[in-house]
Amino acid sequence: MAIVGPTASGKTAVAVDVAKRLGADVISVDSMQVYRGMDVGTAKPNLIQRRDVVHHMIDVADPKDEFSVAEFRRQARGIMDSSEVPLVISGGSGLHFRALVDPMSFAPTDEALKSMLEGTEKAALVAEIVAADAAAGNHVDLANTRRVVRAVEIFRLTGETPSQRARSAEAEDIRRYKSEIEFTAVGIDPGDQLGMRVDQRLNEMRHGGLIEEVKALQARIGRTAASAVGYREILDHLAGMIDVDETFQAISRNTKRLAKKQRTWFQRDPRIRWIPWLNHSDERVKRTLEALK
RNA sequence: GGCGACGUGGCCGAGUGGUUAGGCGCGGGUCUGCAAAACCCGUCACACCGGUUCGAUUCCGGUCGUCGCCU
Repeated sequence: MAIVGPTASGKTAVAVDVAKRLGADVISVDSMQVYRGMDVGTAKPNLIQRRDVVHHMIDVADPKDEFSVAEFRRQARGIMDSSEVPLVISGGSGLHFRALVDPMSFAPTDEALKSMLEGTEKAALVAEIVAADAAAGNHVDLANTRRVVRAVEIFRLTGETPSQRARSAEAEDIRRYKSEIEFTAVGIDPGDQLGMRVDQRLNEMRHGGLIEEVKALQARIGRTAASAVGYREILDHLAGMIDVDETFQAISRNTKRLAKKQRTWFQRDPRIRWIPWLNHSDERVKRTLEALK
């Protein structure tokens, strides 16, 4: 079963309670909680929660490394396939969630090729992919450099064009949200409580050592980890670019925006049953369990 | 009180006598290896009142307001 939802929706606490009642472990689907040392800012489950319930896919990578979705899928599926106990999937990263439950087999990658392509003019890349596949634009956002780079990378590595890939049975299953594994899922929707909860939690983070945490990470934080909300703003602050108040205003704004994007991602997934955010944790857990049946 | 400058959409900020700068924010969306990323779409303003003009956000006069200098 799975519990998803935007950041600050309270899903972490619910997942822990649900897992406890079920004798399950939690497997996190969160793109940033995988990094060690990023605790306060990513709102990881606390020590008590992690003592009570085993959490997987948290603290599995060093912040200076790039932990890709493909790697995430490999590891998470490995855990899922070998687990002796039931697992509660919990998190807010839409792509990571789908990478775990859906038939997403990622095409290969090549660091050298990729960085070479990143240094190539976009127009040339677009020309290359369109020459190989006139309908490429139907499947790849030609305005999005990253997507174009990736499409060309896959094409050079495998010879497969975007159209060919889109025609695969697997791609069709993904479009239809046909899961690879069985599960029920609930989404927790904080509704108009979101802004308030974000600011409340951010205030706790601020007094809980967020700045110190980023400071400690500063020298050994990689590209992906450094782009996490809360971290990038404080890194700017530490670089002397903005003052503290502006920093936290920016974090508040960006967190709310992140929550909205997360909601957009999960919203169209027909497998998710939404329940409203509830004030009382007991009630929340009860409702969640009911919805998961 | 006098002189001068200015008054543009939630904010910042260009500009023009007649085809709606742009950025931020905000709203919506896309999503198969950086995904808390990247990208796409939307958001049509010119302080107020008169005047000139075929036509004024743009020119003229006045009103109000802001800022600066002077007294």
